[in-house]
Amino acid sequence: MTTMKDIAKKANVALATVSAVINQSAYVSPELTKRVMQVIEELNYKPNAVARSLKKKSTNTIGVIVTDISNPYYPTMIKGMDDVAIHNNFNVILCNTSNDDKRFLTYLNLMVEKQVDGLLLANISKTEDLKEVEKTGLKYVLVNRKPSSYGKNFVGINNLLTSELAVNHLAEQGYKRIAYFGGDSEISTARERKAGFFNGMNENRLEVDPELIFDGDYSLESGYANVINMLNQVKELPEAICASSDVIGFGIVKGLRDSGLRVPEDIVVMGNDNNPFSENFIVPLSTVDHPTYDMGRLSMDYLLQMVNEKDEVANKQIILTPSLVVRESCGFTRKKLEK
Amino acid sequence: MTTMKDIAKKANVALATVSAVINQSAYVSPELTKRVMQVIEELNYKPNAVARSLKKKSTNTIGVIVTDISNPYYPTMIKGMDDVAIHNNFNVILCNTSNDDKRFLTYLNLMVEKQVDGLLLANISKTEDLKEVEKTGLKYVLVNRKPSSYGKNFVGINNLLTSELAVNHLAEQGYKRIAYFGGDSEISTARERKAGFFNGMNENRLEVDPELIFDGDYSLESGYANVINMLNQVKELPEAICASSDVIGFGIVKGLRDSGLRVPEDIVVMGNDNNPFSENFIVPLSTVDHPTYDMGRLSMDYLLQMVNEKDEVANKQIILTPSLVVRESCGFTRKKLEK
DNA sequence: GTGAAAGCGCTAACAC
DNA sequence: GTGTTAGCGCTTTCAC
Repeated sequence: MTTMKDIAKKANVALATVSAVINQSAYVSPELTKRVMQVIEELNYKPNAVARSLKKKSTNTIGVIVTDISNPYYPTMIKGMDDVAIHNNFNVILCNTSNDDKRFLTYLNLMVEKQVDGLLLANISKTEDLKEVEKTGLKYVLVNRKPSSYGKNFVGINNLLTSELAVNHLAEQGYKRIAYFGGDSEISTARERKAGFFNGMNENRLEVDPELIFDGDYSLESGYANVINMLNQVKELPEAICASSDVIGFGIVKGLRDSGLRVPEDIVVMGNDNNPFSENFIVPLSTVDHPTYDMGRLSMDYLLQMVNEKDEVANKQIILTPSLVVRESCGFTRKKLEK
Repeated sequence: MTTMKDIAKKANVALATVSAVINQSAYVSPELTKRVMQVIEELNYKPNAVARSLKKKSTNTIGVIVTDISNPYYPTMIKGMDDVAIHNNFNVILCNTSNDDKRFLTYLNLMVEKQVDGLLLANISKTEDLKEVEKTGLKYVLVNRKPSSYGKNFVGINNLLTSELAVNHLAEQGYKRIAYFGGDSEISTARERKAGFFNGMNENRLEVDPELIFDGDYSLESGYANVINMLNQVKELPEAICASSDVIGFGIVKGLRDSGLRVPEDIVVMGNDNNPFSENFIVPLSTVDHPTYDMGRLSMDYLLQMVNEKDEVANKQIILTPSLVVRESCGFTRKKLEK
């Protein structure tokens, strides 16, 4: 392995000179600079970042923790993170917890041992998990999810608004009896979206029938199962269903169709999050778009700022704005045509 | 920051004893072990992996390079990699080239400087790129793609067979006039799948009409555009279309429908790769499944083996087997019902 | 402007 | 079995 020492010897300069050339940390005469650069080139020398990290006490790497990378919500987010990381000469260590608490702790530990400069966490909903993060003493930013009444270092989306947008759109079209199919209430985004649904109904002076509120999780199966539940339990079916995620929406549409109900002709459905696939779903899903790439990009921006500034960066929360996406499942096009 | 020295002092033992306890690299009396462990616990000490790496000349991290993490082919693959990595106490540094050659080189350089123990590369199709990898001197395994006539360290799928399975299935149902919509011929998988199509046609004694062979890239737009091309140029339309990827298949189906043709009633289409969405596509796509999770898992297994064994692990190629997935777009269910 | 030397936190060889 | 010490490759004072 070629080291700085080899370069110094071959270029006939002192070690410190080589370091100065590489880091441009001090003036070195043009001639010497050139000589050193040439030898570096010649020996194909690459500085050893491990040694440098040990000395500088910073690794230029960020740990990113998500629950499930195969959930299409995350890849674009991670892309955003990696894009700004590489642009700042940082690397991303990826940690996929698979929703396993023990594995989460293992990763946290590893991140500490590997001396990452910061953590981007997209999996924190419980105060208990946050405590574990705090224990590490590492700088961090929470992304997308957060424990209730958490007030700092956060980049996410206005989840309240996502549901309100959906309800507003439905209300505008004259739908009154609207059902809500929620996600896992352990997860902050699910709680907020549900609250947003109630807000939206209120704003539009629409009555919420408790019979039409279902809890579940962010899965296709959950949407499907709750449709069956609804069909079995509810006397008067809703005109519309708000899903708390597109994947739940997929399950709803499938469940409805398998039960002989048409979407949007018989029941209308709205998703939430604009899954990249929704556009091409059996019936193109109307939904609310989440700027996940920006979430990734901005959270990494924020974290790197915290890492670079010596003095504390003021705590802040960056809340992005969702936007309505109208396709076919909400019956908008049909209504239009009827007019 | 707490260091081993602090532990040694507080536990009133020698530095080497602490090291021995942590690494279980030498016998330490039970009492001392306990005393040391207690102090470690007390001070919440975590070993500094950077210092250890510098000394041991190994970092327990693997660099993973893919072209585009938001392409659904990769997340499950990466999940497989990460699952076996963490199980072996390794971490994954994720590099997303976004198909940018310059960025690829930047990442390669960074991986060398960060002293990763090995590379998992899912983006290498050109000999030229492979050369850059070889230059680093790092151990590596290619995944999914490889340059032509490359004969070592590879984990992928039998792409020839993917197309053959598709053609066989079509032939069995009596389709004779079959079109092929290929991907970017710069990419090995696209070349192999195309070759597999010709093989399959041959085996089934079916004639290939050169007019029905289209090149493109692995995108929805490519499939869509080529359908329009076909409709404009070809006098006698095909009975069936083989796509070289599901996403191309999506574009084909959309193009056909937008042109007033029904799938599978008028033209039948087969995808290739079993995109997680295909099951829920406008018309559920018949396709060929690729074991991407296993590809990730086995490639990491292989690489770690290479990293751990001091003596060379014999070069080998692990070629996984695809399997047919019959849904609606290939008209199988319809044919069945007619009988 | 350039060179010598200390030390980041750890491992491992060696002496006790 | 336990303790001392050199050194991994680098950065950074501090003399010259």
